[in-house]
Amino acid sequence: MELLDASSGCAADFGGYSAPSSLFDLFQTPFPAATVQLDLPMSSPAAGESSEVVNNPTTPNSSISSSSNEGGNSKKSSKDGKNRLKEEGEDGGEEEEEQDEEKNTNNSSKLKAKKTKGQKRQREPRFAFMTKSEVDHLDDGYRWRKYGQKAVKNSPYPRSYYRCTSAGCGVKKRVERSSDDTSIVVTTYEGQHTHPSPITPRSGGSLLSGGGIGHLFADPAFRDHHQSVLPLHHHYNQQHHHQQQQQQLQNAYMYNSAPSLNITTTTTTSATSAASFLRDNGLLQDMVTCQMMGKVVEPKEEEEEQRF
DNA sequence: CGTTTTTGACCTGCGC
DNA sequence: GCGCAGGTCAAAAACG
Repeated sequence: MELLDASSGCAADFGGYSAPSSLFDLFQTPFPAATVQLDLPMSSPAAGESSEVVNNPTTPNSSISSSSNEGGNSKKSSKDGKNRLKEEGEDGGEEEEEQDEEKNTNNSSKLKAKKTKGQKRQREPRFAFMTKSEVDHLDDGYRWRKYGQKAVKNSPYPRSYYRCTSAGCGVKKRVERSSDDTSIVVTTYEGQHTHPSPITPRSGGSLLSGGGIGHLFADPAFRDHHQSVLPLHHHYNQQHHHQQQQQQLQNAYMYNSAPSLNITTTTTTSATSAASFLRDNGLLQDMVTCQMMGKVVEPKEEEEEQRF
């Protein structure tokens, strides 16, 4: 129950924070102590109501099934006794070194956990939001590298961990599907990008590249919908809806994520277009409705009152 | 061949 | 202290 702490992937509270114009900005803007609210550019009609955030819809519980990690095998052999000494000495080692000394007392030195030991690991501000989508990993314009996946306690769905691939940028992202409503994907960002542009170097011309959700949020039309946020457990009979719009969904994915599709369509790079597209196809409110859940603030002090 | 994903092991924090 | 859950590492595999 710990409120909606980080662990549940969302916590939050939007309330008085003037949010940046897009998610991208969000990540680069230090979060104010308490609340967050959407206040997008261009007149912010949203300012007021956006605060009503459905906090923690992702109530974890119910069905279980740890093992979402299917196939695993045939690997370990070579790494058994592994003492992964990673000499990492090179660049970043400083602070770690000191601490390593301590822990290395027993040489195990899996420096991995490094940098923690002595002090409590300082967590970066986190920000979580939910997206109704069948695709787990939303393309937000940045390039991410998956570095882990874990089965989530009370959910049949695994949680994936991503790290921004830009050098020096330590932003992390966690993606998991709500066990309550499997159509909802909870994405949690941690840290701020150190690089200015979210433009994807590689997928250059792709629709996805410049048109992440950040842009969607910047789009007035999108915001319109966003403001009248749909309750998470909302109206539509989704199944029916899905069937009806199978095709459209596919299209939506193009915008939404699914890098693998690599739709290199260069035509629609503007958020507006993307949003329009979705809108026109009646997908915006169902498929791509994002609900800002707020940011997860660091433990201790803030944590609790943060929520409303 | 460089980059990304997969995945089991390991580490840390926390509750009991 | 122990066990659990979350988070991270890194070798190997997969991919482009």
